[in-house]
Amino acid sequence: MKRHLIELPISTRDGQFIARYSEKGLAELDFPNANCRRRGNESQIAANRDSSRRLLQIQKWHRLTTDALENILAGKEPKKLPPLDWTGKTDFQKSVWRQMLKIPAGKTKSYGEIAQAVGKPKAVRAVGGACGANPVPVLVPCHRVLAANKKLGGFSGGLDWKRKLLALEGIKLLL
DNA sequence: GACAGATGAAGGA
DNA sequence: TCCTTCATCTGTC
Repeated sequence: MKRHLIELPISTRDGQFIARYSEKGLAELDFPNANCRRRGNESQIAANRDSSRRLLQIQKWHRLTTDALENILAGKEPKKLPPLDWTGKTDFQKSVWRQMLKIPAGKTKSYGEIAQAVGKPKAVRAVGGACGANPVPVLVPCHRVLAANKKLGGFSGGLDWKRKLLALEGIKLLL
């Protein structure tokens, strides 16, 4: 069953992000120039087909998303996040993302530390997989998760973005 | 059930 | 140090 997602752009000085909302909250966030990595036929700008009540709700979430994104891109902690829709994701992935949400701006954790925090200290590779499956990068700060010894590791939006986001928060990397 | 993966640790040069 | 190898765990097909 395909979810009906409302797609809205967020213009920032770093480019135009694309946010997609379900009836439960923010479901996906794409980086600028992400080349529509998710097919696109399941999400569409179809605001006129939705009830005005739902539209108002989504506009409210969109303001929260925009504020949070702008704060993060300014190297600050977002004041408030919109509700996140993790429907269809596994418990393990949701646990990992919840742990990432606890990492404050300017701080980092390693994949191993996240694995420990979710009670599976040996599942470090699985944590990497969950990071890659994160549909809401930046807001769920997977860029604050580094490999051991402060090495960069990887990033679904591209390592340039990861470096940039970490630099904004004043985090120094090895290499 | 096999395979891949955004890791981490250990061992050798 | 740097490189290689392997153990480990989870998600996906």
